[in-house]
Amino acid sequence: MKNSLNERRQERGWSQQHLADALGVSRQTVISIERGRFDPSLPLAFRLAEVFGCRIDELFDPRGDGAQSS
Amino acid sequence: MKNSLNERRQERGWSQQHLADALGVSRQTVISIERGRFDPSLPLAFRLAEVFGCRIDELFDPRGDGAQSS
DNA sequence: TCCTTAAGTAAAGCGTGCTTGACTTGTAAA
DNA sequence: TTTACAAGTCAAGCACGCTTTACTTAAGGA
Repeated sequence: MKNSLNERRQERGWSQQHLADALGVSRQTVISIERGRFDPSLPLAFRLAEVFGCRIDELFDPRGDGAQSS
Repeated sequence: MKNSLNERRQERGWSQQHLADALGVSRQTVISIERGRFDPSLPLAFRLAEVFGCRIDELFDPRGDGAQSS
């Protein structure tokens, strides 16, 4: 799923490690989500929204990768 | 994670099967999420919000089950 | 040059999200 | 009573979220 994680993280000048620590997950997890390898769990999505001070639907775009063929 | 699925589904007079079909998942999945056995994936959370015409954070409460000890 | 930090890849392993199928219980209609 | 539907439990199995470890590449400072 497409997201604005990388953008928002860099706006704040945070490293992936810093964000991972703030979220309580590994750096690998941050990388994988940023690069769209997989979607975060719902609890993690809530923590991301909290960390970035926005709503989940502002952070993630469900149509971003979801094969809308027409 | 605590949620208002059951409440909102019954307001609309939908069976679990009807909701499951609308979401494109099995009835088991609806039951398990309603009863808090596990959290939906992020894509499924977005579909739930769409089906119920609200936002994810209106449907789910991240503090609902999250062991805040103090 | 060497060292450090940030970002990335890859792979093995564990817990959980979701599926299918079978079974139970309560309610209501035939 | 029998049939049918809604809601629930349980269990086996597959796919994905997340962890850990190890390695690579590029940029900056000593």
